[in-house]
Amino acid sequence: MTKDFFSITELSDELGVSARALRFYEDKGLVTPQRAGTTRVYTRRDRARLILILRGKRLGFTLREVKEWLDLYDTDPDQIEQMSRLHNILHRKIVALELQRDDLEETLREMRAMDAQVMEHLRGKGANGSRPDAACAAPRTNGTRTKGVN
Amino acid sequence: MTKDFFSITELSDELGVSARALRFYEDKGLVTPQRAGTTRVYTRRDRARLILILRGKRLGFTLREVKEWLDLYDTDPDQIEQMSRLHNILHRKIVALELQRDDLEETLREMRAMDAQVMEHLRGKGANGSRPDAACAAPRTNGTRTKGVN
DNA sequence: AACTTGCTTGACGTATACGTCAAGTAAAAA
DNA sequence: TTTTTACTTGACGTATACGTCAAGCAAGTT
Repeated sequence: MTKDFFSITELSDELGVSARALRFYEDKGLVTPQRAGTTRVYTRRDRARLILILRGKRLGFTLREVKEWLDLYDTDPDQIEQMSRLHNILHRKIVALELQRDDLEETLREMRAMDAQVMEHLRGKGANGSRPDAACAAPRTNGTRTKGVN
Repeated sequence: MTKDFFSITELSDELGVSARALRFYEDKGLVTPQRAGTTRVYTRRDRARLILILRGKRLGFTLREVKEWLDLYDTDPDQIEQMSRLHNILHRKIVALELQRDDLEETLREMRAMDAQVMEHLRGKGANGSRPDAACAAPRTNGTRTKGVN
């Protein structure tokens, strides 16, 4: 039995963001939960949108940009005129995302190469060479991180 | 004959950012060009760092984060103690980047699937089906875009 | 000498994305 | 009924990443 509706705290807990953030997203028109009286009631569809929003944020997009392509999902499939434009937009977004992916993989290559150099130095001069997670404190002071690698 | 030195405007023109941005990066300690009197003189190394900075930004990292891993490049290779920590840090960054890449490719898959659906609708109902770049105005009002797909 | 060009350093303004109170309401628990 | 719990809407504060003047200097041009 999967739930149909969610409170703001249920979702903020599950998604790892503050309730304030969810209200902010609503303010900006990225989600529009219904109300039971004054209290927000999120559907599974709202939840799905929020997951997309957070992924967009992790990829470095602004909320405005995320909203733009969330709106694409809601385009009426019977408006042929709009669908042609939608295809253009999608095509351009895809190209841009592919460029970003290439950026990312180039960076990954460089990091790995650098790591290899480091390992070589360690092997040459002595001391421990493997177990990258050992003896690593990992402070985690900031509880509300979205992005960032330390 | 490749140039050895660059003025701030040469670099800002080449890299597509404002001179103000380059001064800002210096303020934040991401680059430290030398001076001829008061005037900034950028070396090829400074230029290389700036390229890394801009790539980091495109990937959605903050300047602080970019600075952190730029500083890694400057770690003294003879400090074995530091090198072991460096290996840890690199390892974690690599893992995080791989996660981000997975996010990105998931998004790409969804966009392509959506585009396929759109194409199907277009084929079913009539009108033109290919040539995604045709009849597309592409305003380009904002000259200083870094990120964003329209 | 006067002027333009290119650069400099502040100082202030702005958009984004929330965090952090403050004050109030509505429903459930004691 | 009183209290607690969960939620609500402002209002204000904050960090990031610059843009935008303003005012000034230094060197080359007319």
